[in-house]
Amino acid sequence: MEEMGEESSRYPWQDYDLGFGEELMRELLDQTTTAPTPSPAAMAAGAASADNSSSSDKGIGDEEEGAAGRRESMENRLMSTVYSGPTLSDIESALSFTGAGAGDPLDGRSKYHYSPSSPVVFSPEKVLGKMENKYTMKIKSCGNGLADDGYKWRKYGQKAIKNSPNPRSYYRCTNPRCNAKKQVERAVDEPDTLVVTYEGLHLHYTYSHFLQQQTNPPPAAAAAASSSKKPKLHPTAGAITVTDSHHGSTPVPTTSPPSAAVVPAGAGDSSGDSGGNVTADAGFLLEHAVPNCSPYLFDGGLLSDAGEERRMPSDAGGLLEDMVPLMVRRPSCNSAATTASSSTTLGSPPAPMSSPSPSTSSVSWTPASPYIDMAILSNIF
DNA sequence: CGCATTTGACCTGCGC
DNA sequence: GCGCAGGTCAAATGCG
Repeated sequence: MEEMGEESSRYPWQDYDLGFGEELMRELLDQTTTAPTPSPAAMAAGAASADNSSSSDKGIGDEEEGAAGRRESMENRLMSTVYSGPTLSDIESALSFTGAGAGDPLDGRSKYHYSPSSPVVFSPEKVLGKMENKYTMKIKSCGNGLADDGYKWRKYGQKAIKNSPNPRSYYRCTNPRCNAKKQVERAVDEPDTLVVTYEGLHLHYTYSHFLQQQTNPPPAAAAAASSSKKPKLHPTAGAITVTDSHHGSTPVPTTSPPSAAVVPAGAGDSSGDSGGNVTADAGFLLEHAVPNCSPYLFDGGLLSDAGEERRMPSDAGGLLEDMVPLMVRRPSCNSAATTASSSTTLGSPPAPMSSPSPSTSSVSWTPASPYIDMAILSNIF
């Protein structure tokens, strides 16, 4: 198992040295304008639009709104730079499938439209089975050959790969209702570089987030976090409050029993999620994260429809985990530089990178903190 | 004892 | 249809 980063009793950002480089930060600040909070779809395309935003995009309006807008925009841009995983666009697209069309998702792109107010039924075996959402990261190895991405993985296989001296390891998220997977192998040409391919989306926070929540819970999450018990989780350093100003990483229900047709609860008008910061708020998640995932309503218990266990609040280990990671973290090693590329074959525009072919963005972190999070930015700006 | 890892077997998709 | 390669399963094993 991967080991978590160094322990820290402080919030990471307290002494966080943004390793993005002054140049990038200055650029971001310079170019960030009073643009209103982008729509989720716009956020999803943030990576592409990042370079297009300029100070001439919008006139200067209200001073406070401008400051908030600047910050959000900057955060969004930064997130776009850092995060190349599945975005809200991917997720919305995934949710938009009704499963009625068996054809090429791309062909049927226009006819699938998710409306939060109208019931949508999608069949996981049809939809999720078709959903391929992979993104690959190259991570500098930190000696132990492992990289912490905030999730807890269980290795389920290893395979020698042809033309590669290094075996590929297969990991699956330990959350029983999360089908996220990843493959880890060493780069052939760069022995100290790990090539990590993620597949699927998590529907839960990183574990370390909750540990932090429990030690220093924000009001919105305190009650919920107190009921989340995961004693065997890594006592990770300095998880930080999740501040979601990035709507590009909203959860998608990736976990459903194969036979379950997931029927929306009718809850969830996602039209209002264009607001600013969203903390770890179950309400948000209920309304915005899992409109189609009613069998897994986070009402304090987990209900599985396949006769599986129903977990009550006292055993809510999976409760809060059924939320989404809104955190972008660096691997738990020093001077980890990552590059990421993603390919999405959903019936949606390629979200993180809007270019048809996988593009690459890179960012480097400094050793001060194992995490980078929008909350950091919130505290800085 | 429970959980994670290892590893050989099995399954599946694809190219020929 | 066959063989190959990648991906997954599951029993055995190790570890705390």
